[in-house]
Amino acid sequence: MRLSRYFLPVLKEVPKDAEIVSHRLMLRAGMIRQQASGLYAWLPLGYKVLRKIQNIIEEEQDRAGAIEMLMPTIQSADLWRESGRYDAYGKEMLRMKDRHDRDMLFGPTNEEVITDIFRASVRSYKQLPLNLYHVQWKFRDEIRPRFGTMRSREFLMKDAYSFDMNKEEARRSYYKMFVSYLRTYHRMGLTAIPMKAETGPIGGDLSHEFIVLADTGESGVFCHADMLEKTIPAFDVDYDGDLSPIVDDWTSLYAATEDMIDMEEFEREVPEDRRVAARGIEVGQVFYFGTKYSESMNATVTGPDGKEVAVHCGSYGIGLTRIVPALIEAFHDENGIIWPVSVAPFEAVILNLKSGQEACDSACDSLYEQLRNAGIDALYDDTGEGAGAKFSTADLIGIPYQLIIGPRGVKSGEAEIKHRASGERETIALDQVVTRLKELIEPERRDKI
RNA sequence: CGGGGUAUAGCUCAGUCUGGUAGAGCACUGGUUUUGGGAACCAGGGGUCGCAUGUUCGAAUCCUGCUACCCCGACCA
Repeated sequence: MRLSRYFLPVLKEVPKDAEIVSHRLMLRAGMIRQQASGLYAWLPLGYKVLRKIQNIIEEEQDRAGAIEMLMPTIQSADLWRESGRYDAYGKEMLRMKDRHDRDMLFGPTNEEVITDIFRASVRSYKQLPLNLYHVQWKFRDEIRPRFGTMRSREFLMKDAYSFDMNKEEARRSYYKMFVSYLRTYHRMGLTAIPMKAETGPIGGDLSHEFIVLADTGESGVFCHADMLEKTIPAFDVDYDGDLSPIVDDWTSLYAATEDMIDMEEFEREVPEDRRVAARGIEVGQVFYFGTKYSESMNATVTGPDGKEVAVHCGSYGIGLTRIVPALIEAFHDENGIIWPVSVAPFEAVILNLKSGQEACDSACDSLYEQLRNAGIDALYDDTGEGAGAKFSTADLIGIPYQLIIGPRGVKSGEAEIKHRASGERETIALDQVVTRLKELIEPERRDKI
């Protein structure tokens, strides 16, 4: 993409209403624009990141056996009356009427809709297990939206729903999502720790929140330091096999949010020098809720014994529009964002330090063409800005590799590659740039880790 | 919803106390000179001062009402 033809409204000055670093940087890097309280437009650069995140989530959900679909944003109130949640949900649900005066709502979540779809089509235990998911916009009328897209009213969420014959089968479905989540965050470069979470009225041990540590996180969290060093299941993990050793390993060490913390237990189980007490951002939650909706909404299947049973369900959410700021909270410095390659809006940026000079232009044009052919997604700063401004913008928007092409280097047939994260630079012959860059970028795509 | 605050150019803000018809920096447009870490100079364009009412010869400024947004708290992917 040529920057001169792109839409990247970067801000030099810090917008006054942005308090936390991710919100400030998202605004300054031209990723989002607020339209109203808790409502954001995703500008091209931000949307590219969102799409990258979505792709990773979809790949990992698919690997774990979940099946993608898409449900509507607007739902009928009738389904919610059936589950009993229409009155229970309160003011957080955005309600509206259609032209026939029917009660409608903007979905804050999709248990009712998916259960309705399930019961209409699934009759036999032979069709189980089933896990259906979608990535769709949700609306929750938060009392106080804040921190940009970290807590917005409209947000993009991946929500998966599993259906099983009984609790033990449901546990297997839960484990699949648990493992899939570990991999999903890992591929984005995030260290997300599963922590015991509230299970609501159902009880049991089957709910975990996935937390990324960050000073600006909204929850206080407590865990064993070794949780930060654990090995992530590999891409070829056998989802049809027994996942309990992995889950047992990941749940054997103490980890809980402030809502669930039992200080005595924490201090008993974790040696003092291994105790981590920090702030964290919740980037996902997995949850088993049994027959809560299947009973109230009559979602049953016929078992092998010919008897009808209500299916056991779980739901599994990842907030995509929250992961973006979570990533920035984790990866930034005083100059701007530092994207991991796997989620970067562009993998490299060509900085033409002297646009308009023929030698520089042709070297950059040629390089840009080569990068495209090599399958590297590059931004090409071909604008007339000064060198300093180009460096600053490149640092701000956080593209992992900067290819610096100036009259000095072009004369001697050389370019400079700057690694945004480390600041390291290497000088390299112009005709070697693409080869070298591929070498650097490909392992960092993390698609087969 | 309770408490606190803000609203003036695309952005960050001054001007409001003490009423006299709107400014700065950055950004933008044209030109000249520049160009390896947010260039310089010259010349320009751009604002019904959040909305509505009232007071006044005259309101960004004073009164009243409203709206939007932000911060702290309770709630949440």
